[in-house]
Order: sequence, then C-alpha cells, then structure tokens
Amino acid sequence: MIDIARVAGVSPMTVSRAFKSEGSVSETTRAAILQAAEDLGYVFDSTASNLRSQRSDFVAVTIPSLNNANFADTVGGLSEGLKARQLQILLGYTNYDILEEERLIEQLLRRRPGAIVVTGGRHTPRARRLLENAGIPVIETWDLPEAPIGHVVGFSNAAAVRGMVDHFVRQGLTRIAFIGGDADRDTRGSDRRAGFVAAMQAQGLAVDRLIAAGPPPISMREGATAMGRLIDTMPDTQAVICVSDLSAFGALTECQRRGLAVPGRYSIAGFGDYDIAAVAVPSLTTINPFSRAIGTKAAALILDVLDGRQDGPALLPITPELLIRESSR
Amino acid sequence: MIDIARVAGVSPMTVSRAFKSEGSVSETTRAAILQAAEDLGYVFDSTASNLRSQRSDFVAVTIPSLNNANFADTVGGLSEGLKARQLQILLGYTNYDILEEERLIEQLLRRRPGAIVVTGGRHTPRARRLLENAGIPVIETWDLPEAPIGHVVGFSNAAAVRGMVDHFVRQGLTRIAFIGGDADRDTRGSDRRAGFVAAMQAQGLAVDRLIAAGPPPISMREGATAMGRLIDTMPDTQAVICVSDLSAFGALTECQRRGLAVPGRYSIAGFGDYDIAAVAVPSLTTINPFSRAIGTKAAALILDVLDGRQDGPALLPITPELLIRESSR
DNA sequence: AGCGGGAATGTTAACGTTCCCCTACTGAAC
DNA sequence: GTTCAGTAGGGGAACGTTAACATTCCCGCT
Repeated sequence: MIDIARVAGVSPMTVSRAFKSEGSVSETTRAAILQAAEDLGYVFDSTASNLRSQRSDFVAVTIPSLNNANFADTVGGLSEGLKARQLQILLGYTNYDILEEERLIEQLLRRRPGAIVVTGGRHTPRARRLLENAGIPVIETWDLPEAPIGHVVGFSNAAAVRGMVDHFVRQGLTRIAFIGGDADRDTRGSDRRAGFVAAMQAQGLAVDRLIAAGPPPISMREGATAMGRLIDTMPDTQAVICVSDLSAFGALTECQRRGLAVPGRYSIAGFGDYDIAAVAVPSLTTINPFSRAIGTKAAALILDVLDGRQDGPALLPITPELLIRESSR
Repeated sequence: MIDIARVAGVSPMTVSRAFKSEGSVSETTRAAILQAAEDLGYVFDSTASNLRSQRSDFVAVTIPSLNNANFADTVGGLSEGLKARQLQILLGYTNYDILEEERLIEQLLRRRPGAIVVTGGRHTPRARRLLENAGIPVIETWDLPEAPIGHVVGFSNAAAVRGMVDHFVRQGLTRIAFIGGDADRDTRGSDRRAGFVAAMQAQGLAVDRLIAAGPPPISMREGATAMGRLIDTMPDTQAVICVSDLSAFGALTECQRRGLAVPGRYSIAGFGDYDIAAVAVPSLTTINPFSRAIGTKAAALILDVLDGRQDGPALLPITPELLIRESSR
C-alpha cells in the first residue's frame, strides 16, 4: 500500500480507504489508486487487514465428509448465501469422528473466523468449551441438540424415520428391517436407527431386523452387502429402511442381482434425496432433508447476527419431506 | 501470549517458542506454559503468526464443483497429504466458470497461501498473470496444459477417451455416440469430446452422433434425457460414451425404463470410476482417473517444493485406467 | 580460577493493514 | 466577513505474533 500511495501521490490511509470502498475518497483519487494497484500487481493482504481490524471474513464450517452430496449441498447453500458479503468458507471435515472434530475446531478457531457452523449436536466437552468461549456465533446443523451451544438449523433425524416406518405400516407391512446406523461415530445415522427402533415399538412391532453396515461413510457397496446378509438370514422381510440413499441403492442392486422384485418382494427406502434416488429404476422412496436450505438458512442467520438483526439464539427447524416413490409402491 | 507469559513467569517470546515446539524451551517451562494457556482458554492466533512470519499454513485449492465425487476425492487426497504439516486447505469452487475462477483466485491469493492448486489448465489472462506473479508454487491438475504455469499433476482427457473408442472398435462396434462435453465451460468435458472426435476420425468412423447434455455439472437426469434423444433419433447406435459416470448411469436407466438391453442393444461407458459405476446393474465400463492420487501427488509435490527438494517445475503424469465392466461386454 | 560453549531465555522491532484523531479546503448560510 | 458543516485526506499507533540478535546461566575443561 505504501508503494501504491507513492505512485498515486496519496497516503497509505487513502489507499486503504479506496480498497474498502469507504465514502471519503474522491472518484478520481480512487480510480488512480486502483489503476496503480493493478499496474504494480498488488494483491490486498487479508491477513494484515484481519489482524488490525480484529474481525475476519472467514466463516468456519465442519462437515463429516467432503464426499457426501448432502453435506456438499449444505456447504453450497452456505457459500451462496455468504458470497454477497465476501465471506469465505473455511472448510474442514471430521471424518465422522468427534475427536477429530475437536482438533479441527481448534485449528479453525485459530483463524479467528467471524462465525462457525458445525454439523451435528454432539461434541467432546473440550470442543464444546472452545465453541462456547469463541465469542462468535455458533450454528449447529443437521440435528436438534438437547442443549444447543448457540443457534440451530436442523431437524430430528429420529422423527423423520418415524414417518417412514408409519408409511410402511399404513401399507400393511410389519416385518421391517433397518440397515446401517450401527456406528456410534455417525451420530445422525444412529439417531435415525434409534428413531426406527422407537417407531417400531410404538407400533407394537418386533425390532429384530437391525443390520449393521459398518463404520461411516456407508457406501453403496456396503448397502449391497448388508442387504445380502438380510436376504440370507431373514428372507421373509417385507420392507427395508436404509440409513441413506446410497446404501438403499446398494440394497436395490443386490435385489436386482438376485432377481428379487423391488417393490413386490421387498420395499426399499433411503434417506437424503440424493440424485440417484430419483433416477434409479425403480426410483427410491426417501426423505428430503432440504440440505441446501440448511445452508442458506444458516448463511442468512449469520448475516442477521453479524448485522445485529438477531439477538438471542435462534432455532430454525427444518421439516423433512417424505417422498414416496416406486421402490415402495 | 503476554497474559500467559505473566502467569507462567516467562517472556512472550518463550511462550511463542513453546507453541512452535521449537527445541530450545525446557520441558518444564513448556509444560507450565501450555497449562497456563489451557487455563486461560487461550487460542493461538494464526492471523498474527502468518503476518509476522510472512508465511502461511494455507494451501489454496480451486475445484469446479463441491458436489462431484472425483474432485472431492482429489481434495481428500490433498487434505490427507497436507495434514501432517498442519497445512489447512482453503477451498473455493468455480462452478465450471473461468471468470469465476479468476475472481476466486484473487480472493484466495489475498490470504497469502503457501501454494495454490487449481483444477484445469485453461484460465483467463488475468488469472494466469495473478498465478504467475503470486510467488508461490502453482499446481495445475486434471489436465496436461500446453503451457503450464508451474507444476502439473494430470493426464490428457482426450487420450483417455481414445482408449475407450479403441475398445469399442476392437469389439466390432462402429456406430458410437458421445453424450456431453458440449459446453465450453467444462474444459475437461470438452477435451473428452474432442478426444472422441479425433479417435473416431483416426479409426475412419463417422462422427455423427454427438449428443448435447447442457451446461455442467451434468447430472444423472441429463444423461437420461440425452440418451432418450439418442434412442429416438438414432436408434441404430451401438455404443455410447458418456462424459461422466453420472450421465452414463442416467443413460443406463433410460434404457432400463424402455426395456432396451445393456449390453446387447446398447453398450454404455462412462468416465471417472465413481462408486456407482461398480455397483450399478449392469456395472459400468469406465475410466479410472485416480482422483485421489492426483491429490496425494500434489500434496507430496507441495511439501517437496516447500522443503526445497524440488527445484524446477514438475510434471507428474497420471495414467488413467480403462475398466471394462458388464455394460460393454 | 578462568574460560569456552551450548542451552535457555529475553529485548526490540517489524509484518501490512486500519482505528482514531487531525487538518485543509470548499461552499453555503447568516 | 464570519461561522459552520461537510468532504477529502493525513499522521501515528496498534492489532498479536516472531525474526534477529543479545544475554544469562550452567557445566566441564585446562
């Protein structure tokens, strides 16, 4: 900036003002400054700016996995909502591990973000403390935590699955299995499984068809393997709810390989409304969690808090939508 | 740090050393300092550290889309390779738009990253200039640019598709179509299409079955739509190469909905070796671009450059692998 | 006792911005 | 002619850390 100031014949302070598009710089001066900057190949230094102004244009975000369309959609929504303000997303992934999340949160807070968005509502005590003391807006997503740290944008994974169980029961199906959600690490997955168990019990049905699919992320292949085990051990199963659409699609392919009709012999449902659920033949019954809306709502909330339009902690509920498709008709 | 220094009875400089795990701090002092820091709820300020030391622990990365398993794998590989060094990834996505890429690159360079990894080898002149003058290692990936800016980790998209065309020709198929790659914006997609055209001409075959799939990202649904158009207009087509596995799977589902055998009536191939290609029934012939290896190689290269083990610009070629599966047998 | 050397720690200034408080000038109102 | 408000711009210090250099201390050796 000192170099630019020299070339443009002004003080460094004026150069700074020109870049911040503050008022009190005349248009001619500003133009001269921006031209000089371009000529000199100057690139603004956000590091120094953030240090001096004690505020940053970062928003930190933690997600379990990069390679998951649902979370990617949430980040996409966030990114879109924050772009207008020139807020940049600092993304980290936890690999479905709350210990890794703790490390990651500390790393991210070192950058002094202006806000932090985390996936899920379960954290290590230390991570919780870090978030509480960070002095910035904290938003928990994809869950409805019992004791929120700050703001919440999410839904009850358990309640969403209950709706799916009720759907099958209305169709007269009673021997219903659940694939996945066995790993503690995936808290949303195990919440879905717990919701399945509770819903089955509420309907007075036997909960004897829980199939493990291993540690997250649960892929299509693991869904197929789990479905194979289910068919081998409990062939009289009528319907299968999978922890995600990916495993549901895997389960579907296993049926196709064995020549078992879906629907007909087995009804299958997933979770997440991934692209594949709509395109698969048969299309997959699923639950749309409005992943992108979670991101856009979180972004809007961040702007509201930063601008002082939002005072106390906000609770923005999402209502997942049951999508009945060919695989359960 | 001043507060911690007071509590621990040392100077701020010693506190700084304790956090940098430099040698010359006695173990007792270090323990006292870390304890004091924990008690005070101190979180290290990377912003100030980066400003003063004039180096950062950021690596900037641009990818076309968050929601693409191939690029997510590359980022995953990068992330894994850089984690040991505490290097954090600063991710931005360009939405397949080189103008957006230019804006993004400038934004990212403002953070003074230690290196930058970009997807693709085609950039706006200004973006190119920014990268050349950034004074940090630049790595172009997923492509083999004619005039690389710095380092390259990639492969020729055109050459990879040539291998696929040759595979079909060896099977005696001659009426081969290509779906996608019509949008300039997706440079890798259009390179694949150009490779298809060149390979067909080299084989002396007619290039009269190019089906547009619209602007990227090309989804499963668009693959299905394009396949529908192909079947309607040129039903005597024998084989279809799609710009990615997602569109290939979409094409497959369109055949299934119409009761047309794959393989048999139509052979189908994709690109990218996405999970779905292996799991689909029939499994999809595809090309494995070793997405994750691109990331791990780029990460290793960055460390080599930063440590002075790599002098000139490196060219690390990737050799994509043709995977013949059920959809083309 | 005196000296050399290495490990542990301290002091000062600086990284590139921006906050805060000023000054100079212009033009309009009285 | 004086006052006053408003606009454009400047000067100096400070954000929290660390590079560079300086100092202290302890130990072993002659």
